[in-house]
Amino acid sequence: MAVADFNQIRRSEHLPARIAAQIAREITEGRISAGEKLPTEHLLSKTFGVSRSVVREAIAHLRNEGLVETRQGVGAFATDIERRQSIRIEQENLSDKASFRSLFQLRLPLEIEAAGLAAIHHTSDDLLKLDEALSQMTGAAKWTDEGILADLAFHRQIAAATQNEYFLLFLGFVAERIHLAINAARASAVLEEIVEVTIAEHLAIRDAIASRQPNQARQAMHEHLVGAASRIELQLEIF
Amino acid sequence: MAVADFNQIRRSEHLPARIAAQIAREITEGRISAGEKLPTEHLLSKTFGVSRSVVREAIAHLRNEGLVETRQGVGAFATDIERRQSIRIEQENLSDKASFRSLFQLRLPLEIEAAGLAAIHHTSDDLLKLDEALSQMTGAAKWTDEGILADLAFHRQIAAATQNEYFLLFLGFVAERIHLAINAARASAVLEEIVEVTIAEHLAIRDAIASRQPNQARQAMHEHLVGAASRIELQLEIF
DNA sequence: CATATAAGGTTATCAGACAACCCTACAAGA
DNA sequence: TCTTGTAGGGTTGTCTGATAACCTTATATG
Repeated sequence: MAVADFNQIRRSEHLPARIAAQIAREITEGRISAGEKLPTEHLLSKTFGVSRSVVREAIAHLRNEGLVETRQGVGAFATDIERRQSIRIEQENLSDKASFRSLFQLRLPLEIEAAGLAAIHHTSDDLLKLDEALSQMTGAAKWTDEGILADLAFHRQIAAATQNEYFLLFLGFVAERIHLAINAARASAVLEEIVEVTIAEHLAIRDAIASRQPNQARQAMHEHLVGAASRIELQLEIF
Repeated sequence: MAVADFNQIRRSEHLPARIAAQIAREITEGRISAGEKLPTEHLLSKTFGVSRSVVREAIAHLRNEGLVETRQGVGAFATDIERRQSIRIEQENLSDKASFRSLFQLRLPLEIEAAGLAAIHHTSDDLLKLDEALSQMTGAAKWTDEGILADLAFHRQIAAATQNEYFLLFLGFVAERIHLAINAARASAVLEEIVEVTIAEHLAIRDAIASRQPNQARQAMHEHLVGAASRIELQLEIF
């Protein structure tokens, strides 16, 4: 018998995570329904054959995820579906090109819609900050870190100008992700020309928003993103 | 001395959460920078004046949030910003009408884009499941729970048909949220007419997707969502 | 020079205890 | 009867101390 069973070997990292996953399955697959009480920590530790510490850590995990609630002296309860609090977007393999492209494709309609909404709802303060970011972009002669940060700030400010918290939250996350990836990819091809084009596109967006013309803002944002995608050789589906 | 100091009393719920918040602040405000090693659990427990269990639970919390990574036998390290894994959408006050409206406004461009992408990328299997959901909607004579679930499944399947994991993930969350809220609101006005209109709209979307006409699918989805919004008396900005 | 081996530090897990808290039931007094 | 006090048992929260698993570094060992 030459070859050992390698699968069996791994101590299967992080015991609490496995326990948590198991309990989570019990809940999401309905064997423990909403509002129902989980077994006590003592019992769980006995049935899983681990110590109470591990069970506690697992339950703490589930509590963070919003799947259970605990009340001292009472017990742990599966949360009602209506009260689940969070969504997670794991980001592990964005280096993977297909996944990156998927995220960019998701960003497209969001940014466009945000530009339109920003044109409607922006305040004078929003516009001020928008211009600030723009001037920092033009100020950074070359495409330094500062320029990229300003670019990011510009898009973030548009999201803020929608006065819609969800746009800000989600676009903030997506945009940062994408910018970081672009940043790495672009380091090789730092061309003055690209910078000028990018700035011009941003300016067009800014003007459309400032003059409160939503459709024009959407159009400008659309062109900008399509241009940005092509600049990093990304093939998107465009409508 | 008649009045006691009530503020002092509260044992200030969940010790680990407070510790976690404190450490998180150390990281996000840069006093512990990316990649740097945190103090050992033993040291932390001594400096905070709590037991190691509490510190461990706090660190576990941070690990779940993606702020730190731990390596057995080595220590805990603050994560590089680029590798933060998750975004959270807290959902507490969606009963609040403005907030609900904001979420619906975010959903609009996503669903429309998803319909377009689904028209391009859907597989025969996707179409099958789409039809299945549709038949369940028409089957449910009145607007029962079953009908609502089928409605939800229909939209979910469109998101899946984009072959874009992010659309599925995000639309799944948003749509479920919104459906639940609508469900509650609509209970009073269960009209046959509404059901028929809704089904007709869904059918239009389905046909456009099936015939692989993205723009038509987008148009149909657009009309459906506008209709749905008006049916629950929601004022959206439409372009 | 390459490989073992040992030592020390750190996290992971365990075990058992006590504290804080909740719920229920029952007793005592009005 | 109603309210209030009290006791008891059960559960989570926290503490303490110990052991196992693991990593890093230094020190032999051939």
